[in-house]
Amino acid sequence: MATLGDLERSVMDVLWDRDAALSANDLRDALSAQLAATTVLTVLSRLENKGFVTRDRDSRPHLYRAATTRADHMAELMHEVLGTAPDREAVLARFVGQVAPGEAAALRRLLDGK
Amino acid sequence: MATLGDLERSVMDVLWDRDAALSANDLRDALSAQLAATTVLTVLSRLENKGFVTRDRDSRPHLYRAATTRADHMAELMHEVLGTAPDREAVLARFVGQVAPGEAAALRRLLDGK
DNA sequence: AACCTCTTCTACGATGCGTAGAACTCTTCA
DNA sequence: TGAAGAGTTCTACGCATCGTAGAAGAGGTT
Repeated sequence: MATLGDLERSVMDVLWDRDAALSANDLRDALSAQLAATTVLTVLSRLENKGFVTRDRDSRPHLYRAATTRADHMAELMHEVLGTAPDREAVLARFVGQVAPGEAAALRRLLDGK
Repeated sequence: MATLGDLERSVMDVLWDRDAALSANDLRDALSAQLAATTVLTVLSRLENKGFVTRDRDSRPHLYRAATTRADHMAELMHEVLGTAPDREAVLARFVGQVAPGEAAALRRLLDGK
């Protein structure tokens, strides 16, 4: 999967947090950094090319929305890491070994509900 | 954590697979690509700076070894992804939802042994 | 028709990485 | 003990990515 730069990630964070279709200007206002409007648009175009956002071109201004939820994206990232390992179970073992107790319980619950 | 480029990853894969201290020349021979010896050394220096390999400067030639196991590294990467999520449990839920049945069983086993 | 807003095109500088030559160091053998 | 060879460090170039944004184009509103 493509990676995200700092600004790209900030934009995605806004889209994920709002979970709504936003215009480039909405996004610029939501970002703490002072950015030119075109900067936001460039980043949004790149994010669209990377498949992270979808754009409604019929609306004026165009409306942008996250293509996936943050949780989906991050879970996918985790699977991507896991997928590159030749010894997946060893990785899972380390992973489980490092989770906090509360999260281990959550994992058990999630596995049971599966 | 720092990221790895393609060649950097190839070098780490050799070090992880062999799990031994190798010289730059050993590594060059192990890599399928035809590389100048200095290329390998440059990459090894960068990997050392990033903390991925340790170097024994007393040996001649210097001997390089992976600083962590691949499983540790990848588990750490997964935790890093998880750590950036504000809704960790949601990410875990998606993650679990996408694991293959066999791996789900492995996860259960690992959690029980914890 | 003119203006304003929004979008697209283009570009520049910084950084990271693959790549490797040039120069330096250290050991070894004549 | 000095020359040769192997190994290492220093430096650098080209390319891709990303933050950044100006210039130019498109389309609606008055």
